Formats: sequence, structure tokens, C-alpha cells
Amino acid sequence: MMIFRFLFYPFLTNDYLKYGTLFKRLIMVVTRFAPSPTGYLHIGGLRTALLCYLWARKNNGKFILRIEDTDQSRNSVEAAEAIVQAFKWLGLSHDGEIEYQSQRMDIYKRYIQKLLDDGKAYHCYMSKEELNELREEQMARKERAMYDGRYRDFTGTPPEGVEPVVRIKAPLNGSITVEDGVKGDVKFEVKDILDDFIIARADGSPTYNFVVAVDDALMGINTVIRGDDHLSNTPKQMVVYEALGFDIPKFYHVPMIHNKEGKKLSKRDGATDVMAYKEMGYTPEALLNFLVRLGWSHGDQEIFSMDEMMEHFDPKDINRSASIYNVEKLDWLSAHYIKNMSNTKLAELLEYFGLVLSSHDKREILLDVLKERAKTLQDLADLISEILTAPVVYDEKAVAKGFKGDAVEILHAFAEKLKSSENLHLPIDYHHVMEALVAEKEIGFGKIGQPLRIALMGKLSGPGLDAVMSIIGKEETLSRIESAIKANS
RNA sequence: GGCUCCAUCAUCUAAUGGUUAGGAUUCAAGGUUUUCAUCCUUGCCAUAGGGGUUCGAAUCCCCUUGGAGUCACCA
Repeated sequence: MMIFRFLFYPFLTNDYLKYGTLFKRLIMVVTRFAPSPTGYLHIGGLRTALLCYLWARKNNGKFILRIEDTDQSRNSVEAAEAIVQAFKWLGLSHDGEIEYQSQRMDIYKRYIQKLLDDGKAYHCYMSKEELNELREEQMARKERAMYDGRYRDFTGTPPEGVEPVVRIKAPLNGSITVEDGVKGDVKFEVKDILDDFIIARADGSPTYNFVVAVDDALMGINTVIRGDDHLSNTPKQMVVYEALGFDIPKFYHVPMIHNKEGKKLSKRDGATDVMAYKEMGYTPEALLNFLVRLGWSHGDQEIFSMDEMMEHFDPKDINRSASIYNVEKLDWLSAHYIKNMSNTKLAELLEYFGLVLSSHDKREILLDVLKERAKTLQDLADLISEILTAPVVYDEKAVAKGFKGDAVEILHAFAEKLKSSENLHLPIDYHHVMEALVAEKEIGFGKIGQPLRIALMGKLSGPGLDAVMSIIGKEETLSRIESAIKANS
């Protein structure tokens, strides 16, 4: 028997793994992203959306987009549009039609009625004033503010002139355990967190914890990946699942993203709108790569393509602790992706920043030289215009440092040499001219480099001068030298 | 305040109970570059504190401290 096990053990585990993945495929993974309509896609929302997307796609499942607009339905369509736009920019997609909770009121009403009929929910005629009064009394006694269940078994005549709310009959004792894929089992005592919470307001509209549970169940969502600020809502939603006889999905509550102060990211922290990152010149690759590494990792790997994210991501590997949102790494990633992007792609993307390079004959040189230096597409665009337009101001300190001694004379000599040179195209051609001058005059490279740099760029930093001259051409080079001499001597 | 979660460099994170606590970003120094940036090399920097369990703890348990989230007829 021992020998049998020993021999077959590898095969057994192999089978187990095989059936494991097969089993996974049989139950299709359905995830969802369910934002409330704020008008734009929030950076924190994007992270959970990305994780839901990755997991659904990896498993050939579905990723559903649902707009949670039960209360503020005014601009939910615009909000959804903004989210879809952002998804489009990022290359994410959702399956099926966008679901609007505001259009599903009939469904919710039906399920509320069902609970009423089953005796699992009841009308409560307590007015808001009475409720507030009760709360204040409880607070004064340092008790937890909760509904006291006074209408739970009410059979008398309801008071006049009060539109009732509907409350669900929550368990009165015991505990509820959320089996969370990230946090582990989280146990809540009923007495600490539950009361008969409202599932329909006086005007008949359903409340959040009710509709979320109903929708998730009805839409077949079996994997809920969401922010851990929802963890304490989960027991309430489980009460609804229970009452309606629905299967409870697998929960993954991912930690919040914090700001530098260690608090939940808010509008005050600057760019929370995902599209603001597009405006700033970040690429989708960089942003997604940055976000996926917040709270998740795969060994020492830092750079992930979309395919690699999909290949390696598993929500069970998400960290338990919150992470701080730090743009330095995003900048590094962004620079990395720009450096490694093809010039064709870059030129395409730069059009969004008002730069049309298709007609420029030195486009390749220009982009090769500058993409090493840019953190964002906006940077790149700025760097390009900096070269393409002649300097209007000359940095004072630079002039003081570089435009002294016989600088003007050397510049003149260089200009003359340029004029008499033919067939100047590539950086190397201009380099030869500089070399010739340096040799002839028996000076260091810096002697011509510094004043020339000021003439061309207006300052002492920037890309190689031979490349700059090659890009702007002989005539423009001469013109800039002349202007610089005129302005600074 | 109640409940819940969390705790490794400044930041993002690795580490079957056995590593010299690893990588990346930032920062610093050096090299390359006539300059700046890139790039390369090197360096600085962490297991919150205290108890246990164990031959051995960043890892398991307890306490303390600190932080966060949440407590609506908002979502």
C-alpha cells in the first residue's frame, strides 16, 4: 500500500490539479464593477474594476458593469458614459449591457413584496422624528444606536398619516461569518452590528444593501471583488441572501488605497479622476501596471503587460493591508513604457497633446532622442516643442556661465563652418563639423558646446547638440546662433 | 465610542517556522554623457513594542501601542 501511494502520488496530485482547473471552468466566474454615479471613474474604483476584469477574463468568465443609482438617478447615464470612456481609454471592457439600478425598480419591489408575503419583512410606522429620538436616548445611555424592533410583530392598527418603511427581519442573536478570500473568516456578532434594517424607504424605493444583494444574485455574480470599506455591509447583504434563498457569492474585500497621510484617498488628494491621468500624459499601460502592483505582487516582477497580469493574477494573493498611493513609482513606470514604445505609437499618442509629427522628416531622431527623457507624454510633447521652437528667453545664469570670453567669436567661426558645409543630415554630420572646429581652434568641446547649447536651447541642459541640429536643420541652426549672438553680446 | 480590519526599509512589496531579511521606487555617491536626462555600478534604509510556544519566530498565540474602515429612510 505504501509503495502504491509512493508510486502514484505524483500522478494523483497531477490529476487533482487538472480537475481543479477543469472544475473552475465548469462554474463560470462572473464578477462585477458597481460604481455609484459620481460622474467619473475614480482611481480607487479603477483598481477594483481592474482586478474584477482580470479575474473574469482569466477564467473566460463575465465582467458586468452596474450603475448603482437608486438614489441619485439624475446623471447616471452621463456617469456611465464617463466610465465607459475611461474603460475604452484603458482597454478594459465589460460584458453585456450596462445595468442601471434605477431601471430595475419593479424587480426590487417584487422581491420586497415577496419578503413581506413570506413574513420575512414588515412595515414599520415609526417616523423619522421618533427614530431620532430613540437614537438620542440610546446614545445618552452609551448604547449602540439601533432600531428596537417595535413593529416587528405588530398586528394592531397602524398610526394615521405615516408612510411606513419596510424592514427586514434580521436574526436576533448569534453571529454571521463572512468567509472572505482576502481577510479570512470575519465573524460579526449580531448584537453588535445588526438590527431590522430598512430595505424600502417610505417612498417605496429600495435601499443599497438590499438592491446589491438582489442584483448580485440575479445577475449570477459569484465572485464579488470590492473595497474593504464594504466589509461591514456584507453581513447585512448576507441577511438578504438568506431571506431570499440565494447562494452567497465568494467575497474578496481588497484593502483601500490611502493617501500620503494614511487616510482613504479623497478628492483633496489631487487626481482621483482616471481621465485626469490621460490629460497628464500617463499611458494606460503604466497606470494599470501601477495599480495592479498596489496590494498584489508576483515575486520580484515589476513590469506587467495585460497578458502577464491576466496570467498571474489571483484574488487570493491580494494583500491584507492598505497601501499608500505614491506617484513616484507611477512616474517611473510611465517613463519605462514611453522609453520602450515605438515611435509610430508615440507619434499617434502625441496628437492628443496637439503635436502632429507625421510631416517632420527627422521624426525618428527626434523621438529616439527625447523619449529617453520624458516621464509622461505631456513631458515628451513639451520637450519636443522646446526643440522645435527657437528660444525666446535665454537663461541668465547659463548665459553668464557659457557666453563669456571668446564664446561669441567661436560661435561665429562655427556658423561659418556650417555655412560652408554641404549634405548635413544626420547627427553624425553635425558632429563632424563640431569636431573639425575643435581640432582647428585647439579648444575643448565645452568651449563650443556651452555657447551653442545656449543658442539652440536657451539653457545649459538638453539632448545632444548634434541631434538637435540634425532635427532643426542647418538654416534654423544658423538663425538661432545669429539671434543668440544678437541678444547676448 | 461600538464593531471590524491592518502592522517588514520613506514608499510598493518578497521571504514551506531555519536567508547575511530579497527586489523595485525614492534618495546619495561614482561611472557613461562636452551638459541635463537616460543607462550602469555601489551605497543608505525595515520585521511597531512586550510577553509566550519552539532547538529555532518577520512568520504561530496573547497583550499593548499605532493606523484604517464602518456604524443613515447615502451608496
